[in-house]
Amino acid sequence: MSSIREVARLAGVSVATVSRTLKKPDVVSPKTRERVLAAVDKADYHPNRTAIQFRAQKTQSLVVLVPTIANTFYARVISGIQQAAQRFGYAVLLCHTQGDEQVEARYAALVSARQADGVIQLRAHDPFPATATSQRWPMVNACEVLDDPPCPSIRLDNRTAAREMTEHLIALGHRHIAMIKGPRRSPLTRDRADGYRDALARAGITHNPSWIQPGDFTPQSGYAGARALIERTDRPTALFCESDEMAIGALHYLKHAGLRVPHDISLAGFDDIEFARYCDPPLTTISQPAEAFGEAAVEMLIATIDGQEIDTSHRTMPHRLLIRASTGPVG
Amino acid sequence: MSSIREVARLAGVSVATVSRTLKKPDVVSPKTRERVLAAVDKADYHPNRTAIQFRAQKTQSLVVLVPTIANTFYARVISGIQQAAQRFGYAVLLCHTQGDEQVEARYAALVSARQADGVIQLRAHDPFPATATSQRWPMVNACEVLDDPPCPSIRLDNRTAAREMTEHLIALGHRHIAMIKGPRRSPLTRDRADGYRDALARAGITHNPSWIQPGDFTPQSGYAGARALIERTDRPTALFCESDEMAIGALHYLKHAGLRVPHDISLAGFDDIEFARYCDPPLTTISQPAEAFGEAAVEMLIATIDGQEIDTSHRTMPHRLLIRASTGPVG
DNA sequence: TTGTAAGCGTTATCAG
DNA sequence: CTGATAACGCTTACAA
Repeated sequence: MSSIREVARLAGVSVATVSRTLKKPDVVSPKTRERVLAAVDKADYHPNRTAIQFRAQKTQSLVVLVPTIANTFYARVISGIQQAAQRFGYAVLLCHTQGDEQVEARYAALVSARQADGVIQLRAHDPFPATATSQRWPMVNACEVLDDPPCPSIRLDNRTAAREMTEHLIALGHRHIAMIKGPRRSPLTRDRADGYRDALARAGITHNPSWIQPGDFTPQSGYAGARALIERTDRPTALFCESDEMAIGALHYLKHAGLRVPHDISLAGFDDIEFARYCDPPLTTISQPAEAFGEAAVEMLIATIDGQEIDTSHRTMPHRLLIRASTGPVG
Repeated sequence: MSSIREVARLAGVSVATVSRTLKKPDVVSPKTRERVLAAVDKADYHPNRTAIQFRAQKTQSLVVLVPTIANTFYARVISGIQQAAQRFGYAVLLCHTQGDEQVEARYAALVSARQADGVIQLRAHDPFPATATSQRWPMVNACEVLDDPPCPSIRLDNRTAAREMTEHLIALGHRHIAMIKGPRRSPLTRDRADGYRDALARAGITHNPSWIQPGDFTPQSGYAGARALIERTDRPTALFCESDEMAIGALHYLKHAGLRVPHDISLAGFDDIEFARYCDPPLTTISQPAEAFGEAAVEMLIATIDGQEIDTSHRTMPHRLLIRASTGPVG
């Protein structure tokens, strides 16, 4: 708990000298340096970071707004954020918002209150109030991205990815392809649904809107969506879920209903979470570079904070169609 | 970016009055209050939290040391921490340490540097240097707990839980029960192995040490452990994994090897992660109140920070044996 | 009810 | 090379 004063007193120098010894050791004489360092040790001195931040008007910390940490995809993104932040000497304030706009606003306010230097928002919503007076704070939007974000963004080409997956199913002979979507208002979900429709249109397949089930990315909603689709008389031969978690829930229902995957019905997911390959059968899915999302977000945010120019202020990360055993030829 | 001074200037009052208006509005006259509030609005004033923290010598934030966020069990614990912290008005600094002691020490130092008021350590290791001079900082140890922690702790009765699971298998007629353990040096892993041996001993079953496989809680290690056990000539009839993630990996191998669960071999996990019930067959496991772990940790830490007395400085959370379909009578 | 001013710990500036 | 001092933004005695 000793402050720089205590060290100065012990070393018989001024506080300025102590500060200098610690920041630019080469500017003080070796003799002084030695005495100061000894005093630092003796006093068990740890510079007060709050004071340093206050003085520097800079906190070296970032706020991360994450809708659910319990989703393993976000867990990977956060892991990437952590790693990169660490590399740049930034701390990460993790804020679990459950997608609640009030909560997001409250946490984003940590930046306006200068407890953090910037925000990474992982959802398609601007957490700052839209008043004309308020200035823009450093922010990056990643993963679920606004259509026209007021800041740099990092996204996937969701439309193309979903189209590729649907084309994969069509190539297997499927004509009756259902989809379990994410939340209605999400641009990401809309893009994936668009890609699905693109593929159908290109193949000349009439799109049946009642084969799109809403979901919320949880296994439970996948289970419920699959049930709703299977209980119909015009049952699809393939099911494309907008997340692996939903696909896992759907798979559970399909087995429950006595259907064999992929023999009776093909199943596809999105994200390539770790458990996707441990499913029975292993899940065909779209892999996303989750950790890279986090790293890119940190890099772009810090560049913004430092006021540097960013050449590509909107980045698109690569995806990959991963064909495993849950999709097969139409039976 | 305007400070309290700017507001004071706009309102034509002193900075003290502005401060008072915001902290204890009832102590200023209605007229002044009105003027100040208008000025706050006009200036788009946000109190500088760094300055407040500096002045108060209190940051209202907590450091959380988590070995891997990618494990869904920890994700739930963190979620509980978040919720509780929010309730108490604390921010959470999430630190992903990968179990690296250097990294842990560096993050724990945020407390000695007074950037945070306390630490929650989710691993069995003291992140503070053991020098005699250094004082103790507020800390709580949860989940994976030291045998003799220098701070309040929250744990599971791992030994009893593992004994109960093993007894469940014995009650099903199993005599050849193997185990896939966690990392060698972890007290938690040792306790679970002890509980397993306790049950065997009580049932008069000779314990075969070569039926204990080491693992590291990942699905990969579960897969490898299961393979090592199944490739033996004296194959076990039941397999108890110290985590669901390992059980999921093991299940994958068992199916790969053509074994039916539980007909040919019973399989049990630990933790009850969300995917446990979506396995095929759904996993028999031990459920832990993960979110409650996090909440309790925050409560105890804040009590420590506030210097309150804590009646039970070591808490044991309840577990529950969850019998699902992956365990069955010996075939 | 309001204003003045000290002080939290650190660093940068300016003299010496 | 070193020391004195102001300043960062805020709160709180204390005085008026």
